[in-house]
Amino acid sequence: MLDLKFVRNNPEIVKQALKVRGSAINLDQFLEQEENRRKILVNVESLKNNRNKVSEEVGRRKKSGEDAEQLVLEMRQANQSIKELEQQLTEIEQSMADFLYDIPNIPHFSVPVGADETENQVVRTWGQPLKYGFEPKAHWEIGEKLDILDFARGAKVTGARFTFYKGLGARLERALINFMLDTHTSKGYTEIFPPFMVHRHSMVGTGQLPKFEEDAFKVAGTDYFLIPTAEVPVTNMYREEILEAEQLPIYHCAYSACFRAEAGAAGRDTRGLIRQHQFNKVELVKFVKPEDSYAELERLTADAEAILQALELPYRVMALCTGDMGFTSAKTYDLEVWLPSFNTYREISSCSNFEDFQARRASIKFRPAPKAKPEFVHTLNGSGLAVGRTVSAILENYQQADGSVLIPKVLQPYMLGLEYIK
RNA sequence: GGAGAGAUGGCUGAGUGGUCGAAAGCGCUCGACUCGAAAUCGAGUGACCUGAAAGGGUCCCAGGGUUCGAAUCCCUGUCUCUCCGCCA
Repeated sequence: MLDLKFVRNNPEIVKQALKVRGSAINLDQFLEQEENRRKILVNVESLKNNRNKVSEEVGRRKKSGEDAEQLVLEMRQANQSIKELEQQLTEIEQSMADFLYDIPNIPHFSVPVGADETENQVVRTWGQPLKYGFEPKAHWEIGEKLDILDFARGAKVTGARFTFYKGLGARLERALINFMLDTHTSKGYTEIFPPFMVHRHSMVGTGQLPKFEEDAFKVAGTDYFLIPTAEVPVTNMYREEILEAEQLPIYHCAYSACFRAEAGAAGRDTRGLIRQHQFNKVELVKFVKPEDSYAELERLTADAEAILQALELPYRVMALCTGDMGFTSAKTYDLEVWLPSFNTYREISSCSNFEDFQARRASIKFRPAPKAKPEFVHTLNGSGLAVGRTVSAILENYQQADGSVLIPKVLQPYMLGLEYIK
């Protein structure tokens, strides 16, 4: 959410931001409402001021036995006007809030301007795709052949986009989660194990709601949502809090299952682990001072990259362009891992600086100095990494001619010391 | 799931219709005293909105209601605690 005052004072900046994002939102109507709101507010407040004074006078007179009937009658009248104006105010504020919640974040000046993912920019590449002396298989073929992934039974038991991991497959998933958490905690991230369901306010806080409700799974008969990412519970841990400056920066990492309805993705990535309704992810979340957030974004991205490097998986870093960036983000780097069967790079992590966009929605503040006025923190997060996609990448990149899969060195201690899955 | 109790400022906790954004204590900040510290004494110490400012408005879990006036009365919800039941 943008700051109302900022929008009011900088309409041109906001309009430009909407334009480069390809948003059709019209700001002018909103600005008129804001004018109107303030007029009514001033009016209501002066009426209330009067009421407060008169009420005091009534109290005084009653105490001293004087007659106050006339004043009481006057106030009864005045209350009618107050009620009507407040009614108007509530309506305008509701409408403005709805609007404000739907305005995307303003892209950082360093974000490349572009219409869609074809205009994202390659920032750097790491590693070389291997040359195979055979036709590389897709991870779902490898996984089924090794009897470590069972897509058919996942579909039978639950439905499309649900999968059973089995034997060393299940072990590999768990090994990756542990390896990632161990790596991140050794670098100063505090491990969090969050709730996998959150209420509506938390979803609004991080920006999944109200605009994208069709992407989420809602638990019937409750107001709970299955989390689409640990970002939601972990960022909301500090909602409606004022942190002390010395508490910052806060670095958290969290494993969670993630649940996504994938509305609008029908027919895309229907095979394999790439696009599931439920998948595992280790998430990195940071709460930092505003002046540090862009340096922190670089470091967070590097921390996510470190996992890919340790696993020796070729990847590249993309700076998302204005048209492809998420609603809440001011700047995003995607990490894309090489997938031989796709003969291309696919997203495996997304690292973003939200500046104060989420902090404002969730009201997460800090006090820059003792007694100073609280300010919003900046929040960041990134996948470190999406586990299912990492399994896909390992199966494909480490596949051998005989159908077995070499286990990356750093994972072998987590995999009973085995060298191969066969 | 059943029964009961409760929710007030950073914390403890008073306040049951009027000048209460809210006593007192603790904590914290600043000052005095001190070579320095402790102790002591003094002053200060919430958030949000509006306004150029002065000022004004709102907030005592949340949302409604009663009233000229609500932290205080009424209704609904949420959460916490205790006991019982059930369960991993």
